[in-house]
Amino acid sequence: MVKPTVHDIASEAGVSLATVDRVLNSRSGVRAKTVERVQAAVEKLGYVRDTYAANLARQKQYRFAFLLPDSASQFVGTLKAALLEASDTHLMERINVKVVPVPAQDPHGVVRALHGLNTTKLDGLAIMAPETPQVRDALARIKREGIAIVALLSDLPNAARDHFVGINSYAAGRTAAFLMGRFVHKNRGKVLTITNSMLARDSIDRRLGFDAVLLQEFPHLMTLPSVEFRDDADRMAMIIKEVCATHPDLVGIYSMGSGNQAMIEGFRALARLDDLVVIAHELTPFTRKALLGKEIDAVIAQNVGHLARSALRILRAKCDGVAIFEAQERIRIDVVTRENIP
Amino acid sequence: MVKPTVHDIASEAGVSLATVDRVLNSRSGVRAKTVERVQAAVEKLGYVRDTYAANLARQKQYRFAFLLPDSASQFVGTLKAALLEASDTHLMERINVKVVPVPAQDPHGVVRALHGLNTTKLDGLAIMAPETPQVRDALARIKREGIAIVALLSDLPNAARDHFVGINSYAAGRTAAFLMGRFVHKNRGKVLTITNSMLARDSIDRRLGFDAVLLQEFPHLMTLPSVEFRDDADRMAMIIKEVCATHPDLVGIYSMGSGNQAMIEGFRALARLDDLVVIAHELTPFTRKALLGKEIDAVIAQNVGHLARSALRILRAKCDGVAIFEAQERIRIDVVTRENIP
DNA sequence: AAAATTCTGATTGACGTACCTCAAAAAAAA
DNA sequence: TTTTTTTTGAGGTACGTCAATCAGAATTTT
Repeated sequence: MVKPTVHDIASEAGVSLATVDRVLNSRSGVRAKTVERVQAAVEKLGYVRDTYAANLARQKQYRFAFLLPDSASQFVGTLKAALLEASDTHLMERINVKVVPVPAQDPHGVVRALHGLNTTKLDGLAIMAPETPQVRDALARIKREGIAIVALLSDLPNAARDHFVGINSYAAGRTAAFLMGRFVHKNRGKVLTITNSMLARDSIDRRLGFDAVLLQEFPHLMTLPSVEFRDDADRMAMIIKEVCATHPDLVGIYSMGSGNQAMIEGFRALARLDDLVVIAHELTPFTRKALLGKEIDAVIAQNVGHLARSALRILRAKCDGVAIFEAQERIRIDVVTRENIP
Repeated sequence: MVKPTVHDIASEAGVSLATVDRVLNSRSGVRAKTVERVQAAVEKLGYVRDTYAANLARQKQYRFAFLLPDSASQFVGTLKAALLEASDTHLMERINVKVVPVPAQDPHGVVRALHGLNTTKLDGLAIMAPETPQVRDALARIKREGIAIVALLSDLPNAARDHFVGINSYAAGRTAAFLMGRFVHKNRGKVLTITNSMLARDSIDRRLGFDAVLLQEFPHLMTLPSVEFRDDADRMAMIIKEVCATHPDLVGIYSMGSGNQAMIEGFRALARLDDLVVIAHELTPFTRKALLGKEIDAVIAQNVGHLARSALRILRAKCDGVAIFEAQERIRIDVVTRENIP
């Protein structure tokens, strides 16, 4: 019951090692009939190529680029750290990761960065950016040059990505709404949703999921129109002041994206945090502290370490043309309260 | 900037390859001074051994045994499935896993199973069992024979385990209490905690954590004495009937171990589920269905796939004498609601 | 200084795969 | 049939490491 090797395939198929090698690496110069014989032997013996031995022989280095927004957001920082930590580990041998920062909130910057990639020196690309037609085109070109592509965090459903690594934003929004509904004890009231920009696909999906559950399960809670923060703390403070004034019956806040710090500071200034249920996204040093300080009640998170490792594993699998172990790559929607902070 | 190999170490240290090998694999026959020279070279060049090449050369097979309770519990079943799936994957190459079932709730059975292990044909052991002096002794013996040991799910803090794989039970109990407190909307009431047996270390810890938070943060909720289920559905039904009769102000149930099915069925029979907050442990086909059916409000879970892979990785690392990538092995306390079921 | 002991070097052969060459065999075309 | 072309076989080297041997060098002991 020991693992079959190329030698076993060769004798099973009644051909030489060289022929097996030619078939396995789809090199030319083998008759169709012989190819079939070899493939039958592979099938029969259940041969799987030892990728590590193969990489050893091939001296392969995986060269991956990660396009991440160059924002001050703590989340991107923790993601970057997780990425470097993962690629340092022995688990990730032969993997070279280059982080390419792109200006946040600038679709042109993303396209420029994509065009700036030297595709001859690249095997895989992970990208975290909103989908625009230009991005789509640039990715299609890169894909054509044989580079594996995964979308990180925010999916690019219409682009030529091979895989999406991140949580289902709609379900994340639904989870936030469920917690909001269960955490608010008042009989009725208004809920404010805050995001950085409603252009991002994940913000839209979160909002949709949030509204769906609130409407259906907790009709006593009413959502106000989404407020866009746009990386501007002053704007946030102003909006918060305004909302608190117009809606004294505000009972909850759902912060869908970054900007948690500005949001918390805004409400703290008005001393409104004690009677508000606050649900935010992503575990960062700031949200962690706010959870412990009881300023945030729950955080919807995704494990950045898992995210980074998953992206690397998937890119590697795509490069090798190997199947992905789906169960390991499904990123869970974490509910973090102050009692189960990792 | 290419990865240094043993050859580089050899020339850097001015010794031969054989000597480098002797040092790296801590074989004897090298002068202390030479060892130092080699280690300095390793340090200087930042050499890390290519474990895959090493395993290739060594033709090592890791033989691991998993001692799991032979209970009808769905949880153990899903764990077993996750284990087999993980050891099938290419990620877990050269790993042989044998599952050894032990009679549940029978400390002697565990000891017998431990003595029945052929330690000459074993490299690592994962064990899920309560800690008794006999178990402790048996593990100490196995440890002395050079076998790596990890405790699964329920820690064996005083035994000779190398590592514990599972969640912090105290924190899990605290998390359950937090959710209970936030989910119950009544002004006051009683909370019932149910477990299989208060002998198990994790049940005790969960209860402690649960009580601590409830007492401190939600003093309007009162916990009743823990009820022990003891794998007996009839007993459970009877107890439930009794509790409901004596405590009409029951508002919540915390099910700390297995037996969720008997518990739910007991309350369902009395039509009490609608106005009770139910928090249970472990995601199984049953709890998943009960979540979706709104009979359970939240499940405190740990990802069994992660658990299995983590145990395998840790055993392998211990066999290799290699450091563990802690961040990857920390099992998170998952809060599962009906909106974020994985 | 000689003998005994401890270290070290040089070398070899795995492990499973990739990739290359050269010659021989088989098939196809003339 | 002969020639040309296409397939195949046999063999080698390499990747980075382990494991082993044996001879010779360095060190310590007598």
